[in-house]
Amino acid sequence: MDKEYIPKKVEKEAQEYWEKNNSFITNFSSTKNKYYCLSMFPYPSGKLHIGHVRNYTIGDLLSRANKMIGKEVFQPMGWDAFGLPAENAAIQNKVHPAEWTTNNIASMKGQLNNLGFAYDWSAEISTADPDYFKWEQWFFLKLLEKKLVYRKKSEVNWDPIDKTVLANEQVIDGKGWRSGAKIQRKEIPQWFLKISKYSNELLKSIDELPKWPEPIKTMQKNWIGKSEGATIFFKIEDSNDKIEVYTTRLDTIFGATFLAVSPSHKFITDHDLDKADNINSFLKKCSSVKVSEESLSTVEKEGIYTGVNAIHPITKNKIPIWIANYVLAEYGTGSIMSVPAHDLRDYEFAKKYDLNINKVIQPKDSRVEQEVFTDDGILCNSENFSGKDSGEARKLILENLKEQKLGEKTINFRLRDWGISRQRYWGCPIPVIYHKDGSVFPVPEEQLPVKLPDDIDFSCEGNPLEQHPTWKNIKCPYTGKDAVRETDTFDTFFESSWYYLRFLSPTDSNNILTTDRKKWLPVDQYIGGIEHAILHLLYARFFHKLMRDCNIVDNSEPFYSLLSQGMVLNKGMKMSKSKNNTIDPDDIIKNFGADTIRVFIIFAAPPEQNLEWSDSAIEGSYKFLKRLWVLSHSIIEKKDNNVTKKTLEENEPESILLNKKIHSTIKKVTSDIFDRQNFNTAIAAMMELLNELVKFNSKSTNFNNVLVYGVETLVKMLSPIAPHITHKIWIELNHSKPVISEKWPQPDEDVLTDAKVEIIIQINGKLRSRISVNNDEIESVVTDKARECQNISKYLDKVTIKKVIFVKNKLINFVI
RNA sequence: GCCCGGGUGGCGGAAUUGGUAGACGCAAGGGACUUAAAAUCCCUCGAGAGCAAUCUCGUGCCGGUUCGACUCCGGCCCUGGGCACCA
Repeated sequence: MDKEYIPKKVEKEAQEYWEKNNSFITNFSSTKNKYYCLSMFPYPSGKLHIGHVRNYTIGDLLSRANKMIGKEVFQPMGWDAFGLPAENAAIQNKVHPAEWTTNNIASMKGQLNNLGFAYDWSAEISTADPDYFKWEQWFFLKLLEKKLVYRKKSEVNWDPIDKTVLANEQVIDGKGWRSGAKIQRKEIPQWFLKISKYSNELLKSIDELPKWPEPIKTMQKNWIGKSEGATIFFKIEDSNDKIEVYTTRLDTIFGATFLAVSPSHKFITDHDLDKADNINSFLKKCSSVKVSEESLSTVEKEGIYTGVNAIHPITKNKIPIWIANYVLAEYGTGSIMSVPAHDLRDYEFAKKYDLNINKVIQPKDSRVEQEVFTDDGILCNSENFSGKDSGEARKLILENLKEQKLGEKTINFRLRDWGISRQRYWGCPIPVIYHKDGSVFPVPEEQLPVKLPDDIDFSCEGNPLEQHPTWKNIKCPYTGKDAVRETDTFDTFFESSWYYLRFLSPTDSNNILTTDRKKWLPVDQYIGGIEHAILHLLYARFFHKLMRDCNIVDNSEPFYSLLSQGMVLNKGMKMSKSKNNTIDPDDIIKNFGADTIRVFIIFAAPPEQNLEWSDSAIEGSYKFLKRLWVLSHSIIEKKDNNVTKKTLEENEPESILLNKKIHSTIKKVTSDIFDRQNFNTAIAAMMELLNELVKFNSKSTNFNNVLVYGVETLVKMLSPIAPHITHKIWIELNHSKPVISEKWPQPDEDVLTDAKVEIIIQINGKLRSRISVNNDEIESVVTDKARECQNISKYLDKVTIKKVIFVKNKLINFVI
C-alpha cells in the first residue's frame, strides 16, 4: 500500500475492478428484497453540472448502502435525449442533433464513471433511440384508441421573421431569441392528453404517498386545484338564452351587481355583439395584449358594457352584462357573477366603471369595517337568508336554486389538459397520418417506430420536418390514397413520464414492459431536483395510472419514496453560465478525486436543503480521507511487522471506551442513512470516530482487535459515500472479497448500555452541575447525591424546594 | 396577493419526543516540526465579567404556555421557492 493517498490511482483501480467483475449488474429473479433506486436522468447537455453530482451521489450512496443490508439493488442510468438545445446547436454549429447528442452522451457517461457511480449500464436507455420511442408511439396509439387524446386548436408563439413556432423559453421579453421579432400568437391544431379526466384520482392518491415530502405534495395539490362550488344560470332579458356562471361563494349572490364574461365567450358571437365597432375594437385589444409575456395579473382591468342585461335568479332584478379582460375563458364557465363588495377584483372593476356595490356579508367578529370583505361571515341584505352564516347559506341557496332549476353543485379543477404537440424536429414523431380531407388515422402498429429522417435542413423556415421534401408524403396504409404524416413531435416530458418503467426491460422488442418485471415496480426510491416537483412528477404519476388502466402495470403510483434534493448555490445564487459562477466537477476530481467531491457534497448540507458551494471547505473532506488513509496505512504496517496483537479480553479501559464509540457510531450512522436520510450528520459521526481511532493508534505502538475492528467498521460504513478509497483499504486489510460485498455493521446494544450514566442537575431549569449515577437509578438516590454537590448545595441552602422534576437517566430539576 | 420552506458563532451546519445550545467541518489566531515554505500535529475560538471556581446574556423581533422553549402557541420582520385575475 502506498504511503501517500493518490486519489487518481486508487479510483482508477477500484473502477476497473468493478467493471471487470460486473459488480453492479442486477439479478432480477428475486423481487422480495428489491430496491429500485432511481435518480432523475439527465438531459445530455455535454457536461455534468454540480447539481447532477449531488443528485447522483445521493442515489449512489442509498443504492450501495441498501445493497449492504441485503437488498437486491437496481440502479440504472439513461438519457433524456430529445430536446431543444440539440436543435439550437444544429442551427448554430451546423452539427446534426443526433451526432451532437451522441457525443454528449459519451462524454457525460465518462464523467459519471469517473465519479464511481454503481450503475447497471446493461439497462442504459436513450429516449432518442427508436427502440425506446417505438413504445412511446405504441402507447400513444393505445391512448388514441381509448379516446384519451384529442386534437384541438391552441395558441403557439409565432416568430414572423423566422416563420417558426417558438418554445416559451425561446421567447425573451416578448421577442424571438434569434430574430428579435415581436412574437405573435397563432392558433394551430395540436394534440392534447386528457389529464383532466384523472384530476380527482391524481389529487386523492397524493394521500397514499407517505414517503413523499409534504411541501411537494402540497404543491401538487395546489396545481390540481380542486374547488367546490355551484353553477348558476342567469336568464338574459328579452331572450330565451341564459349565461352560466361558476362560483364558490353562493352566499354572496345577493351582492352580484353585474355579470362579466371573458372576451372569447360564446355569448358575444351568439348575440352578434362583436358586430358593434366599440366592442369589436375592445376584443381586438384583448387578444393583442396576450402577446406579451407579462402575467395576466399585472394587466390593468378593462371591460365594456354589452348593452344586454341578465335577470338575477333570486331577486329577479336586472343586472348588466359586461365583457371583462380579467375573466378567464378556460376556467369554470368563462363567465362570472361579480360581487364587488366581497371580491377584490370585482371591486376594482366596479370602482373603475362606477358599478353598484352591495354589501351582503358582515364579519362575525367586531373587526374594523373593510371596504372589501372577502372572508366568510354573516349574511345581510339577502332576503330571508339574512342572518345565516356563510357556510349554511351556501347550502340553503343551492337548494333553493336547484328547486327552480337555476343552479347545481359543481366541482372544478384548475388542472388543464396537457398539450403534447411541439413543432420541432428533435423529438419523437407523433404516429398519425392525415388524408387530404383532414381525417386522422393512426399509423398501424406493425409500422412502428416512425423514425425521423436523417437528412434534415435547419436553414429553412418553420418546422424542419414539415419542410422536408419527401418524409411526410406517404400512401395511406389502409386505403393506398395519398396521405401526409403528422410533422409535430411530442413534448419531451412525454418521454420522461415513463422511462422508469422501460429501464426494467430496455431491450424487450415485444413488450413495453416484460411481464415478470412488473413486480419490480414501483420505484422504491426516486431522487431528483425540487424544480421537477410539479410537472414531471405529476405527468409520471398520470402516466402510471394510464399504464395501469392499459394493464401494463399492477399498481397506481410510480414512486414509493421521493427525496427531492435542494439546489447547489454559489455565492447565494443558482449556478448558471450567464452569471459566470459555475463549478466544473472535472476540476474538483482532478485536484482532489471523486471521493472528496462525493464526501463534500454530502457533508455540506442536509439533502433537502440548498447547498452553498465553498472552495475552501472542500479541503476539509480531502483531509478527512487523507487521515483515514494514513491511519489504515499505519495499521497495515504494524500488522505486517507482527507487532504484538493484544485482544479485547485484556479489557483496558481505553479499548472499552473505543469499542463503545464504534458501536454508538454504527447506531448513529445507520439511523442517519436508513431512517432519517440526514447524510451530513452520518459523515460528522464518522469523522468523530476517525478522530478517536487516530488518537488511540497514536498513543501506543501496540494495536489490538478493537482498533482493527474500528477501522474496518468505519471503512464499511463510509464505502457507500467514498467507494474508491474504501475499496482499496479493504483489500489492503487483507480481505479476499471486496467491501461492496460486505454486510452492513450491526451495533451491539450490550456494549452501549452503561452501568453508569451522567445526569444533569438543574435549578429552576438552568444547568448547574452534573453527576454520574447508576443506570436506571431511582429518584431518591439521585436527589440525595445531587444535594451533595458543592455547586448545588449552595443554591439549596436557605430556600424551600417547591418541586423536584426527575427524568430517569437524564436530569433532575429543583424548582426553588 | 396566496401557498410552502428557511432565519442558530466570522462561515457551512448540529441539537432525532419540550430537557447539557453551537456536534462535525471551514476560516482565523497561537505554538511544535523545518534552513525556509508546504504538508502534518497540538492549543484557543458566541459575547461580557473574573486569577479561578463560577456567573450574566445569547438561536430574526415582540408576547404567551411550561419547572424548563432553537423546539409548542399568538402576532410581526427578513429571506428563498412555487403559484399568480382559477371567481
